[in-house]
Amino acid sequence: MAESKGSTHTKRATYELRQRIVGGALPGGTRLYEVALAEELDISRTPVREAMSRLAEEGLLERARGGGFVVRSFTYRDVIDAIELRGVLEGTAARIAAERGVSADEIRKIRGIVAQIDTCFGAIDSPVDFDRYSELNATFHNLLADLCGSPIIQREIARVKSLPFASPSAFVLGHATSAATHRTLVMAQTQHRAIVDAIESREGARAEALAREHARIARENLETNRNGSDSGQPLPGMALIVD
Amino acid sequence: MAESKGSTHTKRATYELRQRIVGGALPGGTRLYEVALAEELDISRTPVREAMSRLAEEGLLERARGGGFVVRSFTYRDVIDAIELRGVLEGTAARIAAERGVSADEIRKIRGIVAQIDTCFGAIDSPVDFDRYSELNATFHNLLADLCGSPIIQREIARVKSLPFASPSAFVLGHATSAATHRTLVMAQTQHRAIVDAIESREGARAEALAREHARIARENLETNRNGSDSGQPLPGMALIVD
DNA sequence: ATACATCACAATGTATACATTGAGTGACCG
DNA sequence: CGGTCACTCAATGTATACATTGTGATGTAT
Repeated sequence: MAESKGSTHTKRATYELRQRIVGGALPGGTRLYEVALAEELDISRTPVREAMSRLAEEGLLERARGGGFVVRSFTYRDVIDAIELRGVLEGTAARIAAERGVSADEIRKIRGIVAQIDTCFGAIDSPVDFDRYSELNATFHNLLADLCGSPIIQREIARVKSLPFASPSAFVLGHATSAATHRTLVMAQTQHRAIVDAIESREGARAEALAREHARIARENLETNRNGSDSGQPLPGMALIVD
Repeated sequence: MAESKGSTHTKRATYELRQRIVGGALPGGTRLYEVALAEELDISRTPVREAMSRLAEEGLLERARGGGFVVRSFTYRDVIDAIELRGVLEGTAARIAAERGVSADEIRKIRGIVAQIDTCFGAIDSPVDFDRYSELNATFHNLLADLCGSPIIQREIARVKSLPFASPSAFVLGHATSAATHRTLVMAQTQHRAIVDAIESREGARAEALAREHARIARENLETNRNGSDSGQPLPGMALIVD
């Protein structure tokens, strides 16, 4: 079932397993058995092993002692820490970008994205284009990571963002009441602009503090979503949390 | 040749490949071919693939487009950034430890390590026990990461430290003149004590700043080692740098 | 009842044959 | 001369048989 996408068996298996893990079909702590999965996906053990290997690199699986893989499980505290970590790393990227300086072209480019985000709000009381916001927001965060010009830093940021619940756009989906969400998005956009300003004027400490604080929006949204059940959709990747 | 250690073929191959990479026998950018390596190590392709997969997780290899693996290469700038990153992450661990608080037992334990490091210096003008210092220093940094109590943060710190040149004890080896080294180690030890003090008195910002600055010792040592050739041994992992 | 030895099976580890792909090479044609 | 087609080969992708190992069940002796 669910032949999903991918040209090689390995890619298909990787995709399929990832879907099952973040979707909650394979809860945290579940041990994955090569033979069972191979039969279920109707392929041999070889591509299954390869897929599990890649997912371990991604951070979704852990190698078990004595061989084999286990679905990694996250506590609520882990999610908080992952968001904090993203803030720290994006803050570092912003600080380094400010300290080392970035080209006018790069500033222009990221300002262009910020301007595009503005258009997602539309007129007062008109509905927000969430999908477009989410996509542009992801682009902003990617460009922010690029600004520091350090592959090492970029790589670690990408790593943290690969955890679905720590992604910068995760919070956009689990929106609660329309009014509260609108306020949040406006605040986020203000921070976007301030971060770029700080980088452009070489204010490293300010850029770092702003980017760090910006990540806390995701944390607040997570806490709101967890307490009151006044939310619309569940946040992405919540199935990974065992707590 | 060189059967090295490990119970399974995969472990042996992983160990052997790692040695060749950090030792410079396989320079950055080198493409690894399964068949060639399998013949050379006198095993089949399967454990070779498995070993390469693990080394990719470790960050020593990159998956190439269209399959296969390439030895990851680092520029001098990358090394600087990796050290900076370690400082940022250890700083975060120290700050979180201070903010959330740690048990008296944990403080006692890490203070014990600091006290042991003192004994490596001996009397004035007596030689420093570098091996012991290096080992205890590594223990201190491990305990520091543990203090924050966050598996997510610990994991990322471990990840950065796995790059040989970014390890907290890397600088101890490439020591230059005895007098300069002695000064450096005394300063480092002062910082060790200050970091623990700050964590104990819940001074998060101070703990973070100290840990961040502490990592810069590695950077200074790297720059000294790079410029003047007055150094004794080469720094570990320098073979990875292509520049 | 507990401790320990033994066995059996299930899971991963390994080797290898075969399939597939993709990059390079050469011939052919416009 | 330039382009494109087909061919070739080498490399990875895949399947599968077999080896090995670690764990739990089963038994017995104390």
